[in-house]
Amino acid sequence: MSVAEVVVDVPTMQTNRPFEYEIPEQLADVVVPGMRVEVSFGRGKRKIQGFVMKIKDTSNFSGKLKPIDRVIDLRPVLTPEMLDLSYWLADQTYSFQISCLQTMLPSVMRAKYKQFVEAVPEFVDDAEVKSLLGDGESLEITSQMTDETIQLINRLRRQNKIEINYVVENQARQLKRQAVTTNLNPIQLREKRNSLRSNAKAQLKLVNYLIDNVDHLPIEMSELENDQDIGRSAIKTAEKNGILEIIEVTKRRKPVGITPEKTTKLALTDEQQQAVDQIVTAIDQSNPETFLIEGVTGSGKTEVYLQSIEQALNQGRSALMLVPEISLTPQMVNRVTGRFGNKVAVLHSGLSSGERYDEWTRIENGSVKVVVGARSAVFAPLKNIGLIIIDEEHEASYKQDDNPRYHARDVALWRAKQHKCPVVLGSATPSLESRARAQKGVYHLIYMKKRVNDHPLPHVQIIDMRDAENSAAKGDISPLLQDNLYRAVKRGEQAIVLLNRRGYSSFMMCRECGFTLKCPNCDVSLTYHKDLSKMKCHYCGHEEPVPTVCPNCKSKKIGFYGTGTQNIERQLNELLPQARVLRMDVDTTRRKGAHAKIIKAFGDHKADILLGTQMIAKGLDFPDVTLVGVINADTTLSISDYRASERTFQLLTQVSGRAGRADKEGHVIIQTFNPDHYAIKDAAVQDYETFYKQEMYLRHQSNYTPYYFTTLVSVAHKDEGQALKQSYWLKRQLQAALSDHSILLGPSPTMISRKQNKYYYQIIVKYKNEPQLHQKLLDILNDTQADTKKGFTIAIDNEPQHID
DNA sequence: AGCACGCCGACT
DNA sequence: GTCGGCGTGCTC
Repeated sequence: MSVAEVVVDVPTMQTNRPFEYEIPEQLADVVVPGMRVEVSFGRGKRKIQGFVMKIKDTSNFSGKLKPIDRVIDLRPVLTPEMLDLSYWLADQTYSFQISCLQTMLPSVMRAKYKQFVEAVPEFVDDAEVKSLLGDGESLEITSQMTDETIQLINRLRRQNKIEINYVVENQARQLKRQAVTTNLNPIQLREKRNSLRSNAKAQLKLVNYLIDNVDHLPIEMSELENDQDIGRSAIKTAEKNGILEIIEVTKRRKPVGITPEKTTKLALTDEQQQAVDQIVTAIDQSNPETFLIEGVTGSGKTEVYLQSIEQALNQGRSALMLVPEISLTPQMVNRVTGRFGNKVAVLHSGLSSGERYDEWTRIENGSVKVVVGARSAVFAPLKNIGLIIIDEEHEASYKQDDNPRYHARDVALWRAKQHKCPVVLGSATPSLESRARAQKGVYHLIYMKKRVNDHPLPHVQIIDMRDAENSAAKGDISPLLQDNLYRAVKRGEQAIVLLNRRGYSSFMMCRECGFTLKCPNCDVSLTYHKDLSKMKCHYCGHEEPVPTVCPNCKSKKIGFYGTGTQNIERQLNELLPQARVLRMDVDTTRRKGAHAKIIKAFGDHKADILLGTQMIAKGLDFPDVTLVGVINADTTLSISDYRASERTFQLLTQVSGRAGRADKEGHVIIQTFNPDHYAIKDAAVQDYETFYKQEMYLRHQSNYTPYYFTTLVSVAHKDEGQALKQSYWLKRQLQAALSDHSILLGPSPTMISRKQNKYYYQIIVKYKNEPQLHQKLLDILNDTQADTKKGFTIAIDNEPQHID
């Protein structure tokens, strides 16, 4: 007898382990680890999806095993490597194994469950059953059903008059299209053409087209119909006459916005060559070493990546390159696809779930050797990886902020060990963690200090916004920035204006009584959305109309406060009416492809000023940009996160790198209320090392990363008292398990203490060496699993990226 | 999660 | 009595 260990799709603590199922005779040779299967689970007839983890000959289960009902895949969708990885990932992130397995796959491979009500044969004519089902044989249970209907279903079921059937749906489908092809060779086609009747014009056109495109068969029907204006009936006739055949083809859903032009290798500088040499040596020696490239903006890191990838490919191996989502611009993608052509798969958020599935299939079946993508691309099913690259290594988006809370860097390092390949981390502003590891020799540090072609660094000016002349100006744009913008536009050059994301929201405040309009569910201000003319909550989506009088004191002096991109856009339009301003923010880039469109328009010089938030700071390269203005450099400094300085430094260094890339000298103007802050001063001169030393000193003083590990434990409950009580219990539990070298902070309410009507409290654990902490946290999760039904949510975030 | 079982109070 | 509500424990 064959037995399969199956992890079932029930994300709870109690079911977070394999269940054994019997492999029926007829599936004996079919079921393999890594496959998805359908099994019944529980007392009822419930059917769910599960992943086969192991196959064995005997069972340790005392009861009777249920059989596997059906296989969902014909071939395994997860390799043994991925199955292994799921154990490690679940353990590291304190998540359910099923959640880990599912995040490794495209979302369409997640099962959809449906329930149908059907009458038990003896009760088909029962009045109530009839009233429920109407004329139909079965009725789908949906979430929109009224409470009365649900109650009726429950009662009828108790009376055994109806039963509920479960259906597991696999959403993953390849796109099928009808296409025509022919068995005839061109000579035979010409013969056919000659024997056509003279009035058969459509046939003639069709046969001619086939002759001309004989190398491009099969041709999709839709192409013939839409582009060539050859009707369906003509095609059918041709089929009848044995000229062609109609077949079904699987089509690759076309990813948008990719127009690769062939690009070639660039000549390397000495620094670049040395970097490539070191990486290539590691590839050749199958050495799972980690490199950290600390390279100033414009030092040509991408070229180093590309030439290293090429070497991996030459060795017959594949390569994985991770970039932050916002850097996945057409510019960057074209550079890679231009070099490696159709061997590349690009996974970005603009893909529809179907397109994503198609790309996944291409990787899985080995037709792709290079994968470029954001965080989740780290799970790309590549075989024989020769190199993994993580560009902009410091980016917080590499950490997923809901379960499983994994860091792509950690997953990459794990996979590199399996594949015996090097990992390259690259950044102009490495995270302190990585830079410190390089210091200790855990990573191999490579400096790239020179800009390609010796482009000079931009001239950076810091503007003190506390100065009278600046605060006297009515708006948010200082006279100096205004003047420079004016001159740049006049010279026919371009400028980028950056607005720091935090604090950009336009919220409503009454100037009479100080009242601010807040979300009734969450503790945050509502922000104004011009497009909808409504006030909206960024956390729960609650919206309400814009008030005209203050709800508190009835004064009419309620108005907008704060600086939004729309607001700055208005100010720019007033100050520089002749300049064309393009705005890029969450509102203007919501539509698919809108992001790329704006970048292209700016690149084509269809606008003079590009105004936006964080998203314009990264990886864009516009040769005509000579001026970068930062409206509010310090709003990230004021937030209560120990990474605030690091984030500010990174952002300012990145934007400053945008100016003066071509032969024109760049100019950067940074407006700030903290002109003496080291993060701002060091960023102005692009001096990472000085910043690193200063920041390390402060982290040391305050016992933070990288001197300490941090783990964040949070509790949420509808009732604030309950949440607080539970968090104190948690703290006592932790205290008992920790040595006195560790530091416990909290419980404290999160910055936004109420989200979606739940109160949040958090405890921060800072530690250097606590071998039992990991197990303790797992135990806590186990002990509190019963409480989740009482409305408690406990989340554990190992090495959190933000503490809010 | 979804289901059964068991216990409890409140009604045709 | 028995219907329906809710807490508890189990699912190969």
